[in-house]
Amino acid sequence: MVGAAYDILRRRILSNELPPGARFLEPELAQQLGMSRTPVREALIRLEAEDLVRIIPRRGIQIAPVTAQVMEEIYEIVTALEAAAARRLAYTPTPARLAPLREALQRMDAALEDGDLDAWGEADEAFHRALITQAGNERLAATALRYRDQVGRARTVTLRLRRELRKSNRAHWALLEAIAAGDSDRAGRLHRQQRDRATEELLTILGKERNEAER
Amino acid sequence: MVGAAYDILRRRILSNELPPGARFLEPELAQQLGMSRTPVREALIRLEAEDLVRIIPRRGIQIAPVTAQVMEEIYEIVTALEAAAARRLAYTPTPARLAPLREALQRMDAALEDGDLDAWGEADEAFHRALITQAGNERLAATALRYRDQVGRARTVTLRLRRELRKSNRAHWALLEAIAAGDSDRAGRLHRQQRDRATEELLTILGKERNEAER
DNA sequence: GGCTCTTTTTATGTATACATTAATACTGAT
DNA sequence: ATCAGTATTAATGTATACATAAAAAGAGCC
Repeated sequence: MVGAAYDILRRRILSNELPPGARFLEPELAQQLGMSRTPVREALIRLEAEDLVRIIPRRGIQIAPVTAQVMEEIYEIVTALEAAAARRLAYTPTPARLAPLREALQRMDAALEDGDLDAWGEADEAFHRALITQAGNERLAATALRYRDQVGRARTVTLRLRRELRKSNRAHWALLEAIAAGDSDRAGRLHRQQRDRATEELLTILGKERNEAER
Repeated sequence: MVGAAYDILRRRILSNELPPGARFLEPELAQQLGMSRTPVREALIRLEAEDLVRIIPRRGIQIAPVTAQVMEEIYEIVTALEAAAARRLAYTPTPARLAPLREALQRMDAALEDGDLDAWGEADEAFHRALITQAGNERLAATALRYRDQVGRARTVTLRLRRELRKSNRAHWALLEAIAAGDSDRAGRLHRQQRDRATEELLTILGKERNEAER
C-alpha cells in the first residue's frame, strides 16, 4: 500500500491536482486513499525526500510550492546533470545507446514539419530522458529524472513558451553529433548553452507570473 | 526519536561503523537504538532516499555497498553539481560569499607549508563545501552535500591518495580567481578539469581494491 | 545420509492504541 | 464586545497488535 500511496500522491502533486502550497493532514489523506495513516506517512517521507512535500512537524504537510526561485533551482540542477550525462555518453557513444536519442530527434523533426507542437514537446522530453538514461550513471539518472519530473508542474507556464523549434532541433542535432564523435567537452558545452537559453526564457515567464507561496 | 535514529544510523554508515554491504533487521536496530520499530523504520526510509541503505522488501535492509562503480557515479554527480555551483557563484561573486572560500584556501596554503596532510584535507573539504553552499542554490547544495558526505566512506582509500598538494592549491586559487572575476565559463571549466583529475586517481586506487558487494 | 514436504518460527507491512502537544472553543472579567 | 485564561478537541509521533509471508527447523521418505 505504501507503493500505491506514493504513486497516487506523487502523480497528483506532479499534475497539480494537489495544488502547490496546499496543506493537508494525515488522517485526511489516509481516508482519501482508503488506508491507515501508516503507509501514507511512509509515502510522505519519501515524497519529502524528493522535495515534493514539506512535512511541518506537528502540523501537517504542505505541497511544495512552485515559485520562480524553486523552478530556477531545479532547472539548474537538471542542466548540470544532463550536461554531465552528455559528456559521459560521449565517452562511450555506442550505436545502441545513441539510437533512442536519434529516434526522438527524428520525431522532433517530423513534428516540426507537421507543426504539431504537442508531438514536438513529447519528443523533446523523450530526447532528454534518453540522454539521461543512456549515459550509464544510474544514480545521476535517478536524481536527474526526479528533478525533471518536477519541471512539468510549471506546465501551465511552459505551454506558453514561444520556442523557435527549428533552431532548437538544429541545436539538438549538433549535440548528438558531438556525442557521436566522442567530443565530450563540446557535448557538455553545447548542452549547457542550449539549456541556459531555455532556462532564461522560462524564468522570464515565471517571473511575470509572480507565483506566490503561502506563509 | 526519528531524528535521533536518523542521525545515529547516518553517522554510523558514513563512518563505516556499519560496514558496506552488511544486512540488518528492524527489530535488531530498534533494540540497539532503544526505541520501537516505528521511528527506526521512518529513519530507514529517509536513508534509503539518500542511497545510504537499500530496503529489501520483506527481508530487511542492507547498508549501501562502496564499490568502485558507486564511488565513480557519486563523484560524477558531485563534480557536475560543484561545477554548476562554481558557475553560479561567478555570476554574483560578492566579497561576503567569497570570504569562506578564500579563508579555506589560505588554510590549505598554510597546511602545505607545515606539511600537515590532515589539515590540508580538512581545508580542502571546507573549500568545496563553501563553494557548494555559497552559490545560492539551496536544492543543489542539499543534493551535492548529501552525495559529498558519501565520498568519505571511501576514506580508507582516499587516505592513500598521493596528491600533489602544491599543484592542487594553485588550481584552487585559479578557480577562485575566475569566480571573483565573474568568468563563469572559465570557473566551471577549471573546476571540472580539476575534479576529473582527482576522480581518475581515486578510481585507479579503488579499482585495485576490487571492493565486493554481496549478492 | 540426503532430499522433499510440513511445521514452526520470525520479520515485515499495516492497523490500531495511546501519550503529548498544538489549535480551537469556551468561560468569565473588564 | 473584547480579551485573557482555561477547557476541549484533534493531530502528530511513538508504541504495540496482528495478519501475512518468508525463512528455519523438523519429520518422513528414498
